[in-house]
Amino acid sequence: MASGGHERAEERVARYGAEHKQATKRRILEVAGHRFKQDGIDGSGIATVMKDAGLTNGAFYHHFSSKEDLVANVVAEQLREQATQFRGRPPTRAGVEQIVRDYLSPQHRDHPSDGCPSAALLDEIGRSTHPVKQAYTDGLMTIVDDIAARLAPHDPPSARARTLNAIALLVGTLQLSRALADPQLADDLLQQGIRNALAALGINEPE
Amino acid sequence: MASGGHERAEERVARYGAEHKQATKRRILEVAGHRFKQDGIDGSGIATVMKDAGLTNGAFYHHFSSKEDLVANVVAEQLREQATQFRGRPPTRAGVEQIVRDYLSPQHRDHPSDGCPSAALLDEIGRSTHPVKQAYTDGLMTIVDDIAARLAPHDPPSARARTLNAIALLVGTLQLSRALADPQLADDLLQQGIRNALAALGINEPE
DNA sequence: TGTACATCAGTGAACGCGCGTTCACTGATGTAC
DNA sequence: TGTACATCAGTGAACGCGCGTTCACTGATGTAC
Repeated sequence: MASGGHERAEERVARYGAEHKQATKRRILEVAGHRFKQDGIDGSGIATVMKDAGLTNGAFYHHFSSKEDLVANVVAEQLREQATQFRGRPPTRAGVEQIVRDYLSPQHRDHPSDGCPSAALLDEIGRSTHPVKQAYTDGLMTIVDDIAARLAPHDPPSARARTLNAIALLVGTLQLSRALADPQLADDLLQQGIRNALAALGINEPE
Repeated sequence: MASGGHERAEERVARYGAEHKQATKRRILEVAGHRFKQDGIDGSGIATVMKDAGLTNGAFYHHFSSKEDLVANVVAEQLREQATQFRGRPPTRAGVEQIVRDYLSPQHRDHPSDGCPSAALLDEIGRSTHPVKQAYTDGLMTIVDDIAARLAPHDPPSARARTLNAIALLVGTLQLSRALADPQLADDLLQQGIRNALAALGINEPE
């Protein structure tokens, strides 16, 4: 009994809760995503994020090696969630059109913490270190490939450049709408943005 | 002699240097603009900005009532400078086309501190207080009106919406290009962005 | 099954540091006469 | 023109505070036997 069989090092898996730690890490990533999108990355402290997660600051370093490590993981996770969300739409041009309309809605503009990570964080990501940019690039390209495949099922590569530029338009338009002090102007910009984005994607043309 | 004539309060103008204080304030606005665009607003401290200006932190509050006051003034000043710069271009469609090409150049992407304030600060401005958004809105609309007047000299209003959306596209594309870790992808995005922006502005069509 | 031990997620205080802001003070300048 | 005074841009130390990070410790859990 004492000298039982399975002693291989590989089999010694996580003690103390098994899946518990993973769940905590996911929770931290989730609340940090909301916090970053609301107050910015520089504007969000570790202690605040941990409090949001129902923990104290000290536990943070059992899950991430530094704030930068957290940021890279949050960016990756946020884009994964966005990809999942987009995959829930019908895989048609009409599905893409609905994505555009939701993206440029006043609802989305007025609730950044539940919204697109690119719109909320893009210029902070541009000032970040390589690992953060790499996480962003990888996550974004997954989404771009997904959307391109819907737009041109038989020739996705040609649709990638179009899609990336449409994303730039969506992101820029939403950010601009958030920064304008005049509500009428901000609303008009979203409306016109929808038309432009659909045109840029080649929607409304015959398939 | 003692009871000399000009005692009206209005005539008591600045003592101690006259134009000196204005020049210092302009210098602070200038270095703060560079600093903000390089490190972000949240990422830039008062003491650092003042040191850049060749002063110590204490003098700051002789020029601005708070950091927020500085931010609003910097945003306004940055957009004024950008408007002046655009006015230096030929007032033709070709002039607008050159603005687009310079805007989406690798040079501009790689030197944010000398570049467009919108691209560097837009999502921080979106999180700012009303006075900052107001300064941004006022400054941006001046530029939009200028450009619209070039594009459609006989019907500027119709060109305003088009121009605002083109700006959203330019800003989003530059930010995205700054955030991508893959240089090839970042360059391609700029190239394609130029074509899209010109099309959005109705350039390359017969006038 | 019961007991002894090792593990480790989480606690909460503390580290040095930079933040935005305040303040007593300096000293060059402009003004009064 | 010369002297006394008021002004005020700028200095630099200090305020309380939150930052990212470290660390000694706790105590619930899993494992060994």
